[in-house]
Amino acid sequence: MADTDFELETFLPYLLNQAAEVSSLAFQQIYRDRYGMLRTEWRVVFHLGLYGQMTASEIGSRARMHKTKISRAVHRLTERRFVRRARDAQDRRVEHLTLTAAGRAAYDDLRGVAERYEKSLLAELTAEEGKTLRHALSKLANATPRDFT
Amino acid sequence: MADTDFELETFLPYLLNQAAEVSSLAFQQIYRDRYGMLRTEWRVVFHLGLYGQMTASEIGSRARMHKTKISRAVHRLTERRFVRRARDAQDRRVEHLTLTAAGRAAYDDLRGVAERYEKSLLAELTAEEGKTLRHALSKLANATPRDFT
DNA sequence: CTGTAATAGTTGATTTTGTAACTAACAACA
DNA sequence: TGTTGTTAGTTACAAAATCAACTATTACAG
Repeated sequence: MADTDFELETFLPYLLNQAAEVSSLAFQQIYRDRYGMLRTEWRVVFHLGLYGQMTASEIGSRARMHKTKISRAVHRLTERRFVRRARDAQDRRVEHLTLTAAGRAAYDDLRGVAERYEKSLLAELTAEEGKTLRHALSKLANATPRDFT
Repeated sequence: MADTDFELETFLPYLLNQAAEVSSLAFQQIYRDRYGMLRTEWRVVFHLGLYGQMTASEIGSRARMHKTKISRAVHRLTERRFVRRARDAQDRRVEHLTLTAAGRAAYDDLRGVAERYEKSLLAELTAEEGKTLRHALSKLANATPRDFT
């Protein structure tokens, strides 16, 4: 019954999802256990940690996250005092988000974890593979979806 | 404020998730629109199409999907007459799952789409990159998570 | 046999996500 | 001005995923 020349295990979207899931798991465990964060929340924190003050929409367009996800993440993060919001004086629709001291501490911690974790992932691959992998992934992630039907 | 030597865009788990998400989207659209399937359901159909008769647990361990997900997917798939279930005669706990004619027709159709879609994804990359990408992804997907703390 | 553990699969409660509709503030142009 | 359109962000409701508890059946040890 097995078909020829097509294997689920090598089907790229499937494989990508499997690899993404596996490689997120161990790290997810850590920001969940240590700071009770969800993936969306962690992403917001990382954006603020890396790029400093940002608005929700800026994070959204950079991370390709829907604004409702961000809205909820920011809500929970301010509740837990990881993030501070400040209305813009000129344009009172926009809010500037920054990390609190606690937020920065969490970010610093998690960023260290992330670096070590990434090293351990890359240890599964040769240097060449790691480099090509990154390059190919970023091509795929930024590709304009074209018609294939 | 920008930190050195660490960029979110190159952080492997992040990049993997971005690429996986982007590369699932266009395909997802199709099995949704044509057959009203969810990702879990599509995966069950593909397993049955590729490997023939399987039980829910077999699918679960192969696809690394939780049994409740599969249970619900199978429920909906039988409801819609894509999948047929048959109790095992020896061990009446297990159910053998197979595609119905409609299920097979959907599978055949979607498999063709999947092949064309994959080609269009790989067209973004060089042949060498595609090969290395697959290899690296499958290493990562099957890696035993080791301690990195 | 009988009691205990293990396995296949289901169900229910809770959490999280997704979609759409909404409010508030600003912009721009008649 | 005022009317229309746009942008930032929130909220409400529906869809889906997760986790734990459950039933039914088989295995197996005493």
